[in-house]
Amino acid sequence: MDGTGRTLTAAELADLLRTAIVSGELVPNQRLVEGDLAAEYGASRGNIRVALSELSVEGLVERVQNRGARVRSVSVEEAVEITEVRAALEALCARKAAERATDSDITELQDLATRMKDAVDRGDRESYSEGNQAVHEKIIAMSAQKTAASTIQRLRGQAVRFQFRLARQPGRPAVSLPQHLAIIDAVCAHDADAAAEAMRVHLESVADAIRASNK
Amino acid sequence: MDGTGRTLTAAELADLLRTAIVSGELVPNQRLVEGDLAAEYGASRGNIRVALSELSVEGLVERVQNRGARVRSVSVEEAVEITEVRAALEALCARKAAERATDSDITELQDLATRMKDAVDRGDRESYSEGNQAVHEKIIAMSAQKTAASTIQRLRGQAVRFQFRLARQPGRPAVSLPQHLAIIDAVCAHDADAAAEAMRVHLESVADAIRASNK
DNA sequence: GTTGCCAATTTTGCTGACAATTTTCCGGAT
DNA sequence: ATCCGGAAAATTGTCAGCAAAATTGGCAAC
Repeated sequence: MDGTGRTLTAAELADLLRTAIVSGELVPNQRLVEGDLAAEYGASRGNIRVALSELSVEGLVERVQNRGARVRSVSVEEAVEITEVRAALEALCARKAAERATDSDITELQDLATRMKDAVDRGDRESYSEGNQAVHEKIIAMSAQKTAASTIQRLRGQAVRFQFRLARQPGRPAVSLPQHLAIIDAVCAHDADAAAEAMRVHLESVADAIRASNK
Repeated sequence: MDGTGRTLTAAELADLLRTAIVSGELVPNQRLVEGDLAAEYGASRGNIRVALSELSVEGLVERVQNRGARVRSVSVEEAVEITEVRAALEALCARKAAERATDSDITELQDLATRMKDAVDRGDRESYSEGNQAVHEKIIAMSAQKTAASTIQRLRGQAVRFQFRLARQPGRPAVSLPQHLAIIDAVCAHDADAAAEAMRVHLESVADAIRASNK
């Protein structure tokens, strides 16, 4: 099944399942029967079990005593909460990024800014979405905050479905592009307070959009 | 061993081990040999294994392939990062708490304020420390943000050792009491911005103290 | 005294089988 | 037709044992 010939370890299974859930291959509320997964991935049930335990701690899977596991279904209210937490954390990262930005960081961010502008002009939603994500990742990387970075990543995994839905909304780029440009400007100007506030405003607007679109 | 006669489940073992680590019973870098733990708790090695996996995702335990698990040792730099993340998250909670505070919440917080003032006057460090923690918990509860709450709790578990060390520093209450009173005032006045900022300032000062005390 | 190597021991990673629990399904009574 | 009880099936929870990897200790060579 996996082409390597050898059986999969618990860690590898956790990665595979995480990817399957985040990518939407496994849909919310879908039951995750240990025996079935073991057969599908050609792994032992024991390893499937520990993988599910780990994903449950990560918040991607919900387990009930003696009743098995299922893909956790995140409600709109929870998605809003998650985005608000992300707003607080990424604002922190933006602040640190503004403080620590090197010249090469700045040129890279500005390059991203022009590429995003072009993508919106061309109506290339795919490119814009990639740039969008790249900006967030770059700023998180610049902040060099490992704790914040891993927490944000975990939360993003939980709410990815809503992010995705939002990105496909017409007119959304027109709202978020100037926000992203403001973030980039503040970070490049080493203005920590403005960077944090711009990031917070941006993600709060995402939270509002989630509230509105699924109410 | 546990008095119930029955063997312990994986979930119970995770709780026991978590408590043992957070309470300091198991010290940082201490090796966690699966067989030994199984014997000590009267559990099977398989369940110990699952518990260690979960605690590893929580960040309390460090696992290396084929080399076992040990209690994660949090460096000063990490403790500072963790506290900065807490600052961002608890500031969010303080903001929400200020928006949602009911009359009974307010009287409860003001009661805590007077008790903390009394404790400092009497030099009763124990009472002050309890009140301190109660304020943070109350505000988190008032915010009704489940995502933020669980994230904060997980982070606190990782950095509890440093919090503890700090609380025992002479003169620390004199610094933190006015900060706590400012937080309580802002929340009770329904001033969301001020509450968030007061909380952020408070925990940033904790971060500074950690930086200074262990540099 | 130090270094390098090899066997013995320890410890982890994994699997299959067994026990306990929950769910499903079916026959009968109302 | 509906509801109830109980056996059968499905599924989860647990355990003990085996294989693989790492660590340890001893022994010889330099």
